[in-house]
Amino acid sequence: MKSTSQAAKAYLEIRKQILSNQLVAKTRLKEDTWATNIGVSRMAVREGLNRLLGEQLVSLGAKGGYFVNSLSSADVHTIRELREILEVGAVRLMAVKITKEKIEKLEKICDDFTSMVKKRYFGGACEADVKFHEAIIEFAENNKLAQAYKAGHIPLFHQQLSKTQKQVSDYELTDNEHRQIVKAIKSRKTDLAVEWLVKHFGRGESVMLEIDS
Amino acid sequence: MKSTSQAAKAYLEIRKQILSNQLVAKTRLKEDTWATNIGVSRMAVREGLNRLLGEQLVSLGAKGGYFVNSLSSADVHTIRELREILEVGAVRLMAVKITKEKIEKLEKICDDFTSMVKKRYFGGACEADVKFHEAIIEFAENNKLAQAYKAGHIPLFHQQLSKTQKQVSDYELTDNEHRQIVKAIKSRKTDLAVEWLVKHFGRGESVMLEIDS
DNA sequence: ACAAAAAATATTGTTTACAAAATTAATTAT
DNA sequence: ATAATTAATTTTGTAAACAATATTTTTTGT
Repeated sequence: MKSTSQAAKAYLEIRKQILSNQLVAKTRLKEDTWATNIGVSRMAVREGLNRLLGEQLVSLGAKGGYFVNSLSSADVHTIRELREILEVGAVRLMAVKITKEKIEKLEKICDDFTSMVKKRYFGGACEADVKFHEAIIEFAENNKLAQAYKAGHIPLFHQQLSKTQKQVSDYELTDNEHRQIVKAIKSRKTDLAVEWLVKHFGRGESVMLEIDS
Repeated sequence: MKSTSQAAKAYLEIRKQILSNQLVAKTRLKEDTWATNIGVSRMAVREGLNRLLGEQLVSLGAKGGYFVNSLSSADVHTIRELREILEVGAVRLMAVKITKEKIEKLEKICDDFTSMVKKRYFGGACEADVKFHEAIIEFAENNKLAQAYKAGHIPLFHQQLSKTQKQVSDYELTDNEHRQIVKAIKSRKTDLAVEWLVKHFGRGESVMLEIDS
C-alpha cells in the first residue's frame, strides 16, 4: 500500500467518513458498495478496512463483514482537546494576519451553511462545517500548524444521520457559533472569538456523548 | 476477515513474531515468503499486514512494501508493567496450588532453554522462554487471568537477531533468573520468587531499550 | 395472517492471474 | 577494477473470477 495507492485512497475516504461521523455506528460497510463509490477495486477497500480494523475504527462481524465502531468517550474528549489547541492557536495567529478577504470567505461559508441547513441538505452543511474550520487553520498561514491539523484526521462533532428536531437545532446552534466567531474576529476581539470557539467545541463534545449513549 | 479466516491466521502469526522480537526492526516483510511459510494466500498476508499497519506495528516503505517497526520506549514500558502485574499475580496464585508436577515441568523448560542456548539455537531458546512464562500463567489455574494474558499479546524482551557476545550473556542471565524463580517457588519462598521475577522484567526492559537506541 | 421452509440474491472469503514497479544480477565501457 | 548501464528476476499493486456463506425474498402450509 504505497501512500498513493488505491488502498490508501479507500482507507482515507472511509476513515474520513467515520471520523466526521457521517456513518452510524454498527452499520455494515459493504465492500462492493464502497469500491464503486470511491472508484477503486474491492480489494483496495478490503485493505483499507483491515487497516481501520487495526485502528479499531471498525470491527469484524461474527459472520464476517466489517462494521463501524462508535468512538469512545475518551476518543471524543481527546479529539476535542486537540482541536481546541490547534484552532485556538490558529485564531490567535489569524488575528494578526487578518484581511478583509479572509473575513469575507468565512462569512460566505457561514452563508452556505445556513442555506443548506434551511434546505435540509445536512450532508452539505456538514461539508461547509469542515470547510469553516479548515479555513480558520488555513488563514493562520502557518504550514506546520496546517500539517499537524491534517495529520490528526480530526473529526467533527455532528451527526448527520437521524434528522430529528434535536439535530436540526444543533445545526442552528452551530451556525450561530460560527457567525459569532467571525464577528468577533472581524471586530478585532480575539479573546471573544476564542471564547466562542471553545464554547463551540464544548457543546460539540457533549452532543457527541449524549447521542452515542 | 472472520476470526477463523486465513487473514486472521496470517495476522496472528506475524503479530506474534513482531511482539516476541523475532523480527528485526526495519526488515521487509515479503508477502509471498510469509504466505508460503504460514500456508495461506498472499492476499491473506496482505490483509494481516494492513491490520498491523493500523496497529502501527509495521510501516509502508516509500516505494511500497511493509516493514516492521521497532517498539517505542513507551510501548516497552507499558508492556513490562502489564506483564509484571499478571505474572506476579500468577506466581502468588500458583504458590497455593503448587504441585510436584508443575515444578518438574518448569525445570524441564529451563533445561530445554539451557541446552538450546548452549547449542546456539536462539530461536528455540526464545520459544522456551515464551513457554516458561506461559506455564507460570497456566499453573495459576485461573481462566480469566490466562485470558487476559493471551489477549494482551504480550511480547518478550529478547533479541534473537545479532548474536553478539552481549546477546549470549543476556540469554545466560535469563536462564539463571528463570531457575531462581523456580527454585524459590519450589522451596515455598513466594516473595523471593516474585522478587526474581520483577528483577527479570526490569532487566528485560533495559535490554530492550539499549538495543533499540 | 403468521410461521416455517425453500429459493433467490447478495456478500464475503479465497485464489489466480497479470501488469507495473523495484530490486538484484549481469554486462559493458572507462 | 570500478562505475554506469542494461537485462533478468523478484516483488508488489491491482483486478477478475470463483466458491462458500449470509441474507433477503418468496413460497408454502397451517
